[in-house]
Amino acid sequence: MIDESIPLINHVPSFARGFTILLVHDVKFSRSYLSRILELYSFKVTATNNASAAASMICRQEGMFKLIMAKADMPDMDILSFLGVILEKDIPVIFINSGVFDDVNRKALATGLCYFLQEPISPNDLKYLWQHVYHSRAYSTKNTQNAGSQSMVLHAKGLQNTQMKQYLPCEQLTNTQWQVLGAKRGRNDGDIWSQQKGKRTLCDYTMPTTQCMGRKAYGKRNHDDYVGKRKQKRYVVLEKSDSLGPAKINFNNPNQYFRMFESKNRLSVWTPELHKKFIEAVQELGENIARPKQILVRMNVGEPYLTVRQVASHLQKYRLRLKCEENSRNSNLPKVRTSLSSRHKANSSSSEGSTFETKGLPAPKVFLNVNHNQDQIPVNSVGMEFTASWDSHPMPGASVGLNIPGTQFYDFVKTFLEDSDCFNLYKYETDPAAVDQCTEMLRKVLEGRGSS
DNA sequence: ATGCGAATAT
DNA sequence: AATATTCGCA
Repeated sequence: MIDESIPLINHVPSFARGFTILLVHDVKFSRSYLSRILELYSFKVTATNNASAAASMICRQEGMFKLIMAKADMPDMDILSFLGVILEKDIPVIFINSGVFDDVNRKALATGLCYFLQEPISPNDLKYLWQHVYHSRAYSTKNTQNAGSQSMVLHAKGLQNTQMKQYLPCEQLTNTQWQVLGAKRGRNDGDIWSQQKGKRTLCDYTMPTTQCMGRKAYGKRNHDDYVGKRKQKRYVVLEKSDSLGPAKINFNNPNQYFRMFESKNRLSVWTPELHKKFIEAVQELGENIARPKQILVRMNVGEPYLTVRQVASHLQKYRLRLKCEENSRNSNLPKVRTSLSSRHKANSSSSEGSTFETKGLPAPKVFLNVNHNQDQIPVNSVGMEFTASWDSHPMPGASVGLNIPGTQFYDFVKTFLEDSDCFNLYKYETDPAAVDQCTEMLRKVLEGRGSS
């Protein structure tokens, strides 16, 4: 498929060659990598890492792009808003999904107006991409007042009103509104592709009878666990390394590309820095009375990056570790002595009443590498490991066989990486700043015209 | 990471 | 009293 003797371009009928494609992806490598493949198919690629910028380009430059490929999970705008904008222009869209296929994606797909492609993407996956330029929609027969018919389409497919209001004609959006659109996003549910892992296809998936909905009928309590609105998918920055996040990834090894997708749960949140802050916060507050919410506040890390829930979970493991250590020190006393279940007692008096004989309490199945192996696994004083997931081993499932040296796909990636020109050259890379400038100008113009 | 029940807060 | 949040456990 990547055989030089059969150039990729040969898969594209002559009339479809040279089509323009807008590529929106926040990971530099993917942007570069996909651009390269698309170019080999003869397409002209404009790439950007900024969904809002992309949206404004789409609005401004009618007919500029024949096709849009956009990462589904962009940090600065949610997929439904993005889709709404594109629908205005009747351009075929293919979303690139790199994580779990979640509910929001499902909704987007259910509109029947876009397709999905699962990363990692092989050159072969794009062989028939050109067919999408045939795409044309019922309401694209111009005369229909498209705002109306479009709403009907979306509505019929079950999009909610709260989302509907985001589907403004883009001309009406001010810059600030663009920002607002960034609000995201629902939950992750099962991966519909999990059963046939490794098969990445243009998805012809039909709406499932959502089991996920069945669950939450119970109490009406606005429980922390299912306030979808507030839950935000963590966005892991791969490209820049700041005080928190992981160091930047060097793509000097093709495996890196596959590793980006190997685990559903992306990179580990608990970097050493974060864990350190966590520990400090806990100790300031008092080992036994520290509560997740307060810890999070003390840590001084913005919500989007770390949720109370995550802190709570971390705290739980942390305490479990402590318990284990203590148990192993005085190995004949299996008595448990952590923060007791009743929080209000914690500061007032010691919990007398019943000193629980652990009714079966955790025979610590957690490995306790206090004395040995300490040099193999990074541990802190409490023994919590914070190995980042990309350091870990071969990938299970996800795209079996693709990451094997000797495979065409693998070789392609390898070649691609070795060719620094490929990787560093973005012939049509959009400068987000420039686009933002345009957007700003546009906004001023619109404001001037609209208000008076 | 989350579903769930219990303790707390408003 | 009723509902919303926060927590801890599994």
